Amino acid sequence: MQMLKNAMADSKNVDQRRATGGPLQPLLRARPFTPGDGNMVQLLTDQQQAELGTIATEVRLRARASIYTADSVAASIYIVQTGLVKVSQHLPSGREQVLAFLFPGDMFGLVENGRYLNSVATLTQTTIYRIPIDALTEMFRRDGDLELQFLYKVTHELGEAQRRETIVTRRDAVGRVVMFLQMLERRNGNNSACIEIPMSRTDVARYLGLSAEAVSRAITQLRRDEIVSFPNLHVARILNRPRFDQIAVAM
Amino acid sequence: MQMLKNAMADSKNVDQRRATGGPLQPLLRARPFTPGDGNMVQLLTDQQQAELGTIATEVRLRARASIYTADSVAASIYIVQTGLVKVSQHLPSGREQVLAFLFPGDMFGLVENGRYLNSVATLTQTTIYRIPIDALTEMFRRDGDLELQFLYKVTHELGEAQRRETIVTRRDAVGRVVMFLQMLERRNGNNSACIEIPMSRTDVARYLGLSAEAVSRAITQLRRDEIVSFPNLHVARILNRPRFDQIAVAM
DNA sequence: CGGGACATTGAAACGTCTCAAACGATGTGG
DNA sequence: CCACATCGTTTGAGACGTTTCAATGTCCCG
Repeated sequence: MQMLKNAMADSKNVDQRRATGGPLQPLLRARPFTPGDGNMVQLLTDQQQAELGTIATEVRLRARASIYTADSVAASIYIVQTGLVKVSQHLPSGREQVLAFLFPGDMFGLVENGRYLNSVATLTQTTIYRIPIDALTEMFRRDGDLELQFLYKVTHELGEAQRRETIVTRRDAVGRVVMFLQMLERRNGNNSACIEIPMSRTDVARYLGLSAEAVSRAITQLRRDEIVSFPNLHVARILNRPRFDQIAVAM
Repeated sequence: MQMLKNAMADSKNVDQRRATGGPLQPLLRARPFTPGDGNMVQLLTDQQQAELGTIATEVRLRARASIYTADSVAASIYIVQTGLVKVSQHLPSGREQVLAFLFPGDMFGLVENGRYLNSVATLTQTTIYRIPIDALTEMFRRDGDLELQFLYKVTHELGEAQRRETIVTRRDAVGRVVMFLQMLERRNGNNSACIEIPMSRTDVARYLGLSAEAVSRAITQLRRDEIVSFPNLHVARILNRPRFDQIAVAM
């Protein structure tokens, strides 16, 4: 109990908090190793969600609130219910490196030696489930199937991390931005050629390992070449799909 | 059985293969979430190693042999017993991106939708354990504790992937090489100031996201500044530890 | 001992980073 | 409700560092 308070020490940003009691509403998007039915994500069974509900706490946070910082004592892992959060690392120089943007159904709380490896903060108003690690570990002991779902999830995260590495390894800013847009498109709805960009340009830059100026110039170039239009700061529309895909693949 | 043959289709490089029957010799280096006793890695219990031994196959491979390639049908995961292997991704341009170097005790075989996400090949003569995924999954169902060890392992891999991302995000070649040497030092023995570099310069470059020339120039500079000496291609000796650490941290 | 792959070194070109300034959006207090 | 301060975005010009291309030197294996 004390550790829980410790973990949330740096967030006076909590608007509300209550035990769920009931089953977890949507999620934990996990993908089994075996093919299964195409790209469908396998959700937890109702029973498993009910199980998790008994130990999970629902937390509502406002935008730009810190959930935890690196090196703080870890007592819980988290699942995003609604909203958008970013996982980042603060380098000695003061630079911030964004490692991931997390959407509903995504999990976070990477721990090593009892401490969090990176910092997590909300970008929009967000609701998360907090699950104590010790209670979860205990639950794993009883329900190997639930544990397997988490293993799938972490494995998928590892694949995502590698995908980001591939993006960041590119040297040209335009290529990185295109691959980033492609990633957002896959993540969100793939309906129409409209892509929502819920985060700021600065955060995109910190994710792509570029300066904010480089991201801005890349976007300008995509607009000039009439490959992508940007109706406003948070929407992209692909005008020339062939050339768009061609840039993404050319690496 | 057929899938197994499939998974090894591209390696006519197998020198030998036999069912272990007995317990797995060393390993699977896993680290629990909770602190435990310092940095000690928690190994599998004798019983768990014996369990794995019943489904694992020992495979001996010569240097520069392909274990599997990306997109091939996945039936097994692997654990390195002895030797050194690299995990990589072949980009459309023909470039190779090295995602990880794996040492004894490390696990590989990242799968999505029933297919491997990347390619794995040996660098030196290597012995690996091959473990069929379906048999392993079945074993997880019976032994939640074993499954937990794997969850720890994958989680740790995720942390490693993030660490690499941090390295690659640096723009200066010298900084990347220094952080790479630091990583090798932590991995292998930390005795004396001697660091073994078991892989080629080319592979180091592909891991760091640099050209081979840039790596060479960075090493030359470290040598000129008398921060690190390189007695031969595969050994580094740190001469000026303060400046070495200073470069590593300065980001 | 020879051949081939790997590693080093040099010079020019390319692209991002940095610094600087103007513009636009946002949210708070008067 | 508006004004204003602040932050984020865009655009420009120069400097820096890696990439590329080319040639030489070195190591390792057959």
